[in-house]
Amino acid sequence: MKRTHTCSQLRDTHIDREVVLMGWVQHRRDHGGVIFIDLRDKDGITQIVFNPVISESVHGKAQEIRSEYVLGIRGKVSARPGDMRNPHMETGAIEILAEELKIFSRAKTPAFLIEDRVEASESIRLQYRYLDLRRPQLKKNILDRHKATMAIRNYLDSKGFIDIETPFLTKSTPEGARDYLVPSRVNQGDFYALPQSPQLFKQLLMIAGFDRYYQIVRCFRDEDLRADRQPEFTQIDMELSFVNEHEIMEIAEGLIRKIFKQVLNYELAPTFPQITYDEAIDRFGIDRPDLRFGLELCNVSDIVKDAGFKVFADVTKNGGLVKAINAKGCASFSRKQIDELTDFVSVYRAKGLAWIKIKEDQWQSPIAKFFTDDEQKALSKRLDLEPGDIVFFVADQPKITNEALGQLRNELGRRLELIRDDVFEFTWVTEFPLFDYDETEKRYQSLHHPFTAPLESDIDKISTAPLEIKSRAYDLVLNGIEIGGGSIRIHDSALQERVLNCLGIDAEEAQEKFGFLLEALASGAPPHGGIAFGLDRLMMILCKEDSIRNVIAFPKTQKATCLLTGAPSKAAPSQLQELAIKVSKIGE
RNA sequence: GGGGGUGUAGUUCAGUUGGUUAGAACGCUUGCCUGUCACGCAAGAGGCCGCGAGUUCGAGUCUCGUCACUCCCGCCA
Repeated sequence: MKRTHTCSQLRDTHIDREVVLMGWVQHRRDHGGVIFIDLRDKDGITQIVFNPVISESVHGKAQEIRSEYVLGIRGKVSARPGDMRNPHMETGAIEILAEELKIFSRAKTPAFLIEDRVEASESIRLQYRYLDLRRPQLKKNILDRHKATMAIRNYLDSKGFIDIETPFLTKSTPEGARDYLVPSRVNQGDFYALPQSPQLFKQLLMIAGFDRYYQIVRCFRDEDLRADRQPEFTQIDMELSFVNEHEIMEIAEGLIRKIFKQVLNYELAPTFPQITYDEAIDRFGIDRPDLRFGLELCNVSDIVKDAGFKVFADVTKNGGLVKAINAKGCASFSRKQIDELTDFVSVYRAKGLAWIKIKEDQWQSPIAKFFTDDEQKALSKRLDLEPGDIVFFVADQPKITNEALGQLRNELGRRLELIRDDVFEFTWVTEFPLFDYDETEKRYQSLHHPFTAPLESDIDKISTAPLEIKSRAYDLVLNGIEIGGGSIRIHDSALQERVLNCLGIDAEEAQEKFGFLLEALASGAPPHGGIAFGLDRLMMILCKEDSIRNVIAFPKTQKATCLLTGAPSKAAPSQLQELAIKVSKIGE
């Protein structure tokens, strides 16, 4: 018995053809005389008919068939009688009259029905992932992911990129995320780290002269999980020599456009907009703005700095920021809704959420009385206040004000149903700061990573005003989610040493941790830069999923365990002994 | 590390003020049925109410602890 077709191929043009189909039993409908089976494979479903008139013995054998049995069917394609056609099925015009039945495999009753409309709990789905993957939605996501990776490989190959593998067993580097460590048996007491990204290797490949590199590569970060974060995830990683940021962005846009075309048959705009980091923070409070809706933030610090409302005045005088969002037409928000929004911003450490409802003849608000007529007029003008509006204020340190209001903006967008999931709004965010300052550790930190080049005009600020340096980094944001980011790198070992020095890494430590990079940079390094996209996040948006787990075949739980295999698990004593590792519980 | 949500039949859920015999739907089993396609009809099986303490005459229900899954903050590009 050799398969001749898949379960999605047969049409009324195949009538009278003898075919062999193989697949899983989706449904069995036993009418006593005649038995129908929906046979399912990766591509579709075809109805099989067992009729004792065709074969008494095959019909008899078909009575023992149950859901998810794996069958091979030989039979003749037959037109369904006129009103028995099923317009909801691709193959609904025909059916197979079974002449031979082979039961390859019996199946236990599955833990949940293999259908999209039955939503089993996530832990059951993860435990029986191989069943879950049979369901149409998840199956489609995985197939779409394949379409995307094919598009990526074809596109990058056509642009002259070379796919080069880089090591998984590599060296731990400071900065960035916590590493996953792998013990070395041959070098007892030493550990490899799994890569957080192939960052240094791809730079070394540029120095080696492979001027266009790419890899669809797994990366590992031992940090806490989220709906859009897994401990191992996949990057579309690229690096190019002899290019500037504009050329990289152009190629990246072409790549994204190709993916959308191949997976969704969707034409994206020929170019994506760009805004600077400063503008993104100013207008949206966040460095990954969702451009699908308005509700922009508005700085009112200058208007309220002398207001009778002490909170606003004090914050402004102490270097803080007072910003507002005008939620047009939402003056009907109830006390309860406002309380919920206040709780919402408190998560982002905002101490409060001030509000003013604009009525026809007056402002309704606990704080309205603190503003003079001039201040009211100025606010009205700045915020375009009209009767029926409600305006929300956050006053705090700039970081908190921006983040709390930026998140409030997203929340209002969701609540007011301003966000469509069939719209794709991209934006590049450029000119990130090179460093920020870690208050607890009292030192500068790279915002991107330590190999990011500063804007040439800012280089001299390294010794005078590091926080004012802008970098040649760029993120690509889609619908408020960062889907990729990259930068032009430092290709000068002296400048690299200055940057490391600024991060508090002295020459000796730099030599120990990044000596090989500095040495390479001093050995003929071309100007180079690159970008990496989060394939999982990109697929999450393409597939309209809320969780990254739904675009990964075998994802991990929030505690980074695999419910299917039971990983991680205890190592055998003999394994630990070989590695010279002794396990003890903290506190013992 | 912190905050929120969930946990009852194979699955998804309901379960009132703490009250005696814990329900529904789907699935499953058996029987009937020759045109269904989420087939239909009839009968039936199926429960450590996550786990452990406690309060109480009595706990699915209240209290404390604990575990798992999940969302978020911190953390992480």
